[in-house]
Amino acid sequence: MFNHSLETLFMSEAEKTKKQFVVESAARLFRDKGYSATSMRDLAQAVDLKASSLYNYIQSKSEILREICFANAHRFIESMTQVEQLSGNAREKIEVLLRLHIQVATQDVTSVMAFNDEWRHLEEPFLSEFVALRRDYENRFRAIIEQGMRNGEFKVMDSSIPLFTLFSAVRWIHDWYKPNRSITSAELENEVIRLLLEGIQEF
Amino acid sequence: MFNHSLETLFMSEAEKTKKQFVVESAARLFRDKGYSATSMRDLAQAVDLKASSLYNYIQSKSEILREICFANAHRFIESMTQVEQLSGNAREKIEVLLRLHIQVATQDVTSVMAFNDEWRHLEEPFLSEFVALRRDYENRFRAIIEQGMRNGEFKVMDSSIPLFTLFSAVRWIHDWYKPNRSITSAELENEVIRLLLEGIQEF
DNA sequence: CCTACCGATCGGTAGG
DNA sequence: CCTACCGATCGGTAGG
Repeated sequence: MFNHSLETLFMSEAEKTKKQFVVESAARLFRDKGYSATSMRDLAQAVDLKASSLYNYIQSKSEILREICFANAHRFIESMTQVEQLSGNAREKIEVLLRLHIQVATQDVTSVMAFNDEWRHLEEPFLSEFVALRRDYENRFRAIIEQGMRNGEFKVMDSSIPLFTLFSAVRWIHDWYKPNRSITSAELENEVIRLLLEGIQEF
Repeated sequence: MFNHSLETLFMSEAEKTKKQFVVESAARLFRDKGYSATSMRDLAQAVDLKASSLYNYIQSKSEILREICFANAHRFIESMTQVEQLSGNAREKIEVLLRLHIQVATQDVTSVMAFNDEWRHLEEPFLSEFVALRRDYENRFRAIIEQGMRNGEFKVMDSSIPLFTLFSAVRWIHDWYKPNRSITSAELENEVIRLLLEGIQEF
């Protein structure tokens, strides 16, 4: 299991804050250029340090990616656990999960990057561990979809299709959304949900 | 404007075939590991050559990416030109375009990779040129959506939402689809189209 | 937190 | 199509 690296336990509050700053700056670079194309010199420049000084806060480039990926995997899985306990029907559960995906995309650069794009650069054994967490999340999402199909709430089809279509359908938001857009994040959320649940067609 | 590099004009048919093999192998590696994480030594190994020998077929790593990206941009734009000349309504045009996106995702590794993920590693001035082509395609797709909204065919909303949601919604297919899956590519196409046009909800 | 520096690997070339 | 090799850059360390 993943847990916070040992040395984090021995860091002062100020050092933890600085570490967070380094990790978040890295996330932004990984999103913009990709993990492999981001050098430690790029990151150092972004946080106004020399490359060697980064290693006072982090152990390695791969550790940064690892922390981002697993923090987000755990966040999504915790949300899933809460959603599973809701009393609502499948449609309501899917709506809550989609709203979570959209909110996180508009608010946190690390989330979509970690969950969609850069996790493949994790090294073993972390890659396998991450893939297992991701698969767990997918399977639980799929179970809700299949429940909705049996209920007659959802159209019946191969469950992989709505599963991956819904996941992917919100992927553009984290690239596109900026807080100064004419649309608020709440409006965006409502319209994307409506589009996915009811389709683009007007009846 | 992009055109085939000069030396391609002086290559024999066999050399062109080999070049195509190199480029397609590169596309597969770029899709699997990303452009930056793919070394010319990786590519050489994939085509059973030494790294230096690759340069008999291609000029540089960046040239490979450039050819893949622009070949696909032009293909999508040509299809758009054909679709615009159809007599159908907006819904039919969008359906044709979505079917194109899905078909290409199940049949050609280069397409989605180029159009979604790795084009950002293009160098100037090609990056700007590619972005302009992509924007042209988006704008023409958007025009069809807006026509459909005015017609009453589509739900009325900020046109960026259906535009990018539809683009993204088919992105998972090229990672997921393998010809030996239980679902045929035609079935997949029909179900994805139905989901996006009519929504996941059963009425 | 920096200067100085390491071995490894990168894309690519010379010459045959 | 290969061997041999180049300068640049990579992630990271030693020592202060």
